[in-house]
Amino acid sequence: MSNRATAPAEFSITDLCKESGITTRTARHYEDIGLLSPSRRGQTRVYSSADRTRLRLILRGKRLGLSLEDSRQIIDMYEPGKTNVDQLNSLINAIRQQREKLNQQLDDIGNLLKDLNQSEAACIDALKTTGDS
Amino acid sequence: MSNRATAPAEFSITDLCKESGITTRTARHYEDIGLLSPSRRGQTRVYSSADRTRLRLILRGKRLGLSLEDSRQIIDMYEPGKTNVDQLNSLINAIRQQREKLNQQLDDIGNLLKDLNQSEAACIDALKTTGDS
DNA sequence: CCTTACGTTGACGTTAACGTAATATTTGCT
DNA sequence: AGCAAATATTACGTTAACGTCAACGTAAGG
Repeated sequence: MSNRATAPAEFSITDLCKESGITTRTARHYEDIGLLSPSRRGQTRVYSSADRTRLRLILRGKRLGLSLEDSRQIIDMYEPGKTNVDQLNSLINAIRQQREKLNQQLDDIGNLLKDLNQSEAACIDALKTTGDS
Repeated sequence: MSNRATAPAEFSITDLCKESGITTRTARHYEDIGLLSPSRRGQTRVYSSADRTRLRLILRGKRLGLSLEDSRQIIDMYEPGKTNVDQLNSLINAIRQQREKLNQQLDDIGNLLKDLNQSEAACIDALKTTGDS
């Protein structure tokens, strides 16, 4: 037995989309704007596991309310490649800004969770009160 | 001394917008879609501190990537008022769904922060290496 | 009285992120 | 070979969330 249930190294567009919960239109759209660039076998798109990873990062970004452009920037941060000192510095800056935004989000989520807890408690209370009478 | 530096009970549209970092167009838009409903002095809008609070909730929602409709629903959760048992139950359900989404977001943020830390470290490293040579 | 600042209501424009056909190929069974 | 299913391209449509005028009212100050 070589490898059993290993994630395949290649994906058709429908497979990738099904497992990611997006439509093929969306995958093609991401390609149109340069967020994904699968290779081709003839005309047909062939997605690598790297493409799959990129897509996952994009979707994570969406869950956090980022625009596709924002996600692109963040993903680009992962492979600097640019040896330019200025670029590195501005990249560090961008990273720190993102971190601040995320901390703000953490704060917001904490507060919203508190609010939801209260609302839920109020509901349950109301249910009890309505229950008797 | 009565009350010093107490938040005013009323706001003009520009004041509210300045302190909230939105445009008047946005405030009016929120009114158009029924998210805000300030009282009027003649034609002129007069915002109460309750209106201000609602706006703050909306903006918090935006930071979390919620649509205005999502925010409306969440805000509506805060004042059930509806004594209907079914409504209360579906409300509790909605609350729990929201909580799940938020937990997913917490997870996402944690991962993204980790990624950013790594990227930053890599940048700083690259800067050092570039520094000598 | 004139200007300036702030307020109002339309109403059309714009951007992002896809949806939704329509039509043409290609590919995998049988 | 033949046919259904998958893929491709092209292109117009849609929704949310405002932006951007235009045109006008009103109140304060010089």
